[in-house]
Amino acid sequence: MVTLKDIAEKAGVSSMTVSRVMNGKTGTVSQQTSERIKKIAQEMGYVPNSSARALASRSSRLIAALLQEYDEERNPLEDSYTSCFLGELALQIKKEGYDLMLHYVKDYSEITYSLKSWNVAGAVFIGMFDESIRKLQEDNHIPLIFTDSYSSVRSITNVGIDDYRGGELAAEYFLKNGHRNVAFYGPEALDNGVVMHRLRGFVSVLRKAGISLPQENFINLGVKDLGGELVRLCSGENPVTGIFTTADNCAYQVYSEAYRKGLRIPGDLSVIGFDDLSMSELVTPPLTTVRQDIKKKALVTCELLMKNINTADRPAENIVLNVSLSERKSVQKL
Amino acid sequence: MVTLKDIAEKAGVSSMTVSRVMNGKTGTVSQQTSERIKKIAQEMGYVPNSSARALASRSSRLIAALLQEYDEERNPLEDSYTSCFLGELALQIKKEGYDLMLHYVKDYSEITYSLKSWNVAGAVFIGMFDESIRKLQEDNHIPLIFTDSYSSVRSITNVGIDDYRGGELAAEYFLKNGHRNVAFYGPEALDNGVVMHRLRGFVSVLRKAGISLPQENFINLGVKDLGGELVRLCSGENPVTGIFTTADNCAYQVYSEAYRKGLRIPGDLSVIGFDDLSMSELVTPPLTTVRQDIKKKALVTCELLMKNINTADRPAENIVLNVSLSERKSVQKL
DNA sequence: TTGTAAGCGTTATCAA
DNA sequence: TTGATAACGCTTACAA
Repeated sequence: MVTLKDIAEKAGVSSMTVSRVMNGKTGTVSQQTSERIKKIAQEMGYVPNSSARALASRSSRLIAALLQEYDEERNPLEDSYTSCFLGELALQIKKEGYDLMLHYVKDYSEITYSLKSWNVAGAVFIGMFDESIRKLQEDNHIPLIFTDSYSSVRSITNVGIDDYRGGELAAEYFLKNGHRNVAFYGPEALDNGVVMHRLRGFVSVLRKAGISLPQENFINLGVKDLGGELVRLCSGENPVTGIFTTADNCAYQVYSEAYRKGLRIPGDLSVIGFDDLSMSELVTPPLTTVRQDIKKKALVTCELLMKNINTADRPAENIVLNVSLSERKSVQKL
Repeated sequence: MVTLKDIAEKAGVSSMTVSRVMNGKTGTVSQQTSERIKKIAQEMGYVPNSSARALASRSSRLIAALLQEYDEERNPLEDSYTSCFLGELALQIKKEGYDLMLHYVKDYSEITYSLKSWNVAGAVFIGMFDESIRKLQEDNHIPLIFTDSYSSVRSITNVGIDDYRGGELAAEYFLKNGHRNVAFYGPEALDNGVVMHRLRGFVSVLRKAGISLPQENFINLGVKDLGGELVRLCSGENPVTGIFTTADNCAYQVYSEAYRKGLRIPGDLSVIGFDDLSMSELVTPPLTTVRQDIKKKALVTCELLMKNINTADRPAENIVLNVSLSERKSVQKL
């Protein structure tokens, strides 16, 4: 391993001088020696030791990305939204010259542990961490950026999207296409801010049009027999004609079950998703869905993170990105 | 920040004693003091400083996952195979008590840099790194696990699958179902061992059955008008009836373009994919595909990594996992 | 069973 | 513009 000292000896200077050069502290070292040292470092294949750096400077160029680990059987990155966001984030963070650590967390204690143990410069939370936010902020005095949080904690730096508006867009589009009896498919909304807001926006527009969403038109994510539920919805004297899902992933399930039951999309059932994952363009029929710009979200997240790392005491900031409707082929005009 | 010294002072012992307790060096510290120290550490919220550890011990409990970064516009984790594998790997690595660092790499120098700078204990390469393997091994004397490599370097630790057999399975299934004129869709095979082996296996079975794959039945991944190509294949006097794609992702594209062109799957064109991503069960019709067990692959990778970390000088080992055919609905019996 | 001392590679601080 | 020195928090090696 090549150290500053090795280079210093070869160059006939002190290791401090080398350190200064390696850190680009221009103006403090003469052009000449600077050039010379750079050349020697290059030749010797010098790689700075980040651990030593972190130890001495009490900070590291390291960002932690924290993902919720539900249970050990479930792979968090199998969710395309999550992996897409993480992938974009990693790209941005690399551009900023930081390294990225990936952490799955199950309970609160793991989070603080991992952040502290590596002296990370900042952290990005992907998924639901609402309950622990207050404590996290108290225990970790580094920039923490949350995403899609609807925590009641007010002083929180968050990047989210206009979920409510997304729900409205879906409902408006259904109405515009003549649908009057629609359904919703997603996880229990009560404990999930994202889902709840999407649902509320959806319902609010319907209500204004004099349409209510009866209990039996909610299908819960955990349902055993999704196909059966779809068939039930689409039959009877007042059949459902459209279903809004809280995520594209859910829409794909609907597609699959509808196919198995012989329900045509959009002929028998129209579908609107949420996210606009790349797969949504590819499914048959292409999915009409509420689009969020995941790439931009990652970019904004990273920008915010860097700002917070570089300037102390920035005020909490909650950024809400726009959504739009990607109109494709999964909704029928009635 | 709570340090060993802080605990030591409170407990009235030296920091070495605390260090021993924190590292579980049982037998070297009396039960009594051990218990007492543990309690104090707990109370004070002690978190070991990994940087200091890494520096002092010249090793870290850190694994690097390296992903190929093709260009800055392309998100490596948008590929479901990659994100799925990474996700499973992260799960396993966490179970082993290691932390995971995610690195995108464009060229060789970045790799060694990131490995050395953090003193990582081992690294997993996801994607094509064939050209740099030799140099990587020379420069980094830590366990390096490659995946899906067909490098000509013989002493390499690799976890892959039987790509050739996968190609055979696809061809056999086509033949069994009466298909005699088939096509292939994927990237240029020449520089990609994985694709090449899948293709070779495919072709070999066809050849044994007296069937050849003419040049015009190869569709290149980068083609501008995939839909047009499909239409071309499926028309004429001797139309293609089945297409084998080198990855499920490619099959999804075929689905999409076929749909746009009014080609029915499997009515007009049968499709066989490769990977068996979770989406393949959900598409319409469900995709018949060569299955690889990504979870197992990640598990084996992690096991191999740990073995290599814990015991020096293990011989190179190339593990080849089985593939199988997931028979679904995208191939028609002729 | 416990402690002392040195050192890991770097940066911060002060002095020259 | 440069250098000496003392940390940073921990582990290794050895001594008691």
